[in-house]
Amino acid sequence: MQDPLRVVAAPVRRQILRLVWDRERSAGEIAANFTVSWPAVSQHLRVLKDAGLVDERREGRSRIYSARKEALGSLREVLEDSWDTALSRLKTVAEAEEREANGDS
Amino acid sequence: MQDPLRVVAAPVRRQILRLVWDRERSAGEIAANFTVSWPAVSQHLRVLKDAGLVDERREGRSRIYSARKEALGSLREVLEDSWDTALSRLKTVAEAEEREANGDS
DNA sequence: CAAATAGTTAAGTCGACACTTAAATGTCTT
DNA sequence: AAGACATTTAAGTGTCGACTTAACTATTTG
Repeated sequence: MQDPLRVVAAPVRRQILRLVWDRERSAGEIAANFTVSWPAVSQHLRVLKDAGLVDERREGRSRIYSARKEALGSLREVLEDSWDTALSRLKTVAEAEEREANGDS
Repeated sequence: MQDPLRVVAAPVRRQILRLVWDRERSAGEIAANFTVSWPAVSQHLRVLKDAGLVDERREGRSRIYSARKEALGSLREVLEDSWDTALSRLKTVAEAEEREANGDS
């Protein structure tokens, strides 16, 4: 499991990323959000870490995870690079800027 | 198989989408690009069609496929909506622009 | 050091999915 | 209508990944 797109394809892992997006959380805190067992969550965390999508930090007997936002950002690029030509990518960025400039939600 | 992110996670399917991105192509024309068998490609095409990522059109005895770019565009949103808040999305875009302005590779 | 806490690693099971070959479907040509 | 052509559907197999329970490691506390 290396391909970031495949890593992120698993719903449980997407949910984990959502959980650690805003603030870092311990493994236990993360696992508490799932019905699957702790080891299952631990395994997903490892996959995410190996893919460089989360950071792990040890604090006492806890391990604290946080999202590597840059990596997730580059994932967006992977998607776009797959299909989007340079031209249409530019177009997309321009549209995004326009929307934001207009204060569109 | 319904989740668009999972559909797109398969490398063969990503390659198919690349092939039909610029111009529509027949199933045979698509299959010619792969070492896997025709039926395998046909099955991938069905998954892509069911997920709404490609359009199918029949012309004589051929079936012609094309990318549904809007659907792929919304896929990008799926990614962003999963994690990015409106605020951090702005931030990420700003950083990307900055990098580009600096000519960083 | 012993016990408790936090989490991971190990070992094994099960189902999904990508693939294969073979048979079927639909369309065009003669 | 018969045959060729383009592609799909059917049926079956092997592999991989997500899950489970059990055992292990590391850190803190009494």
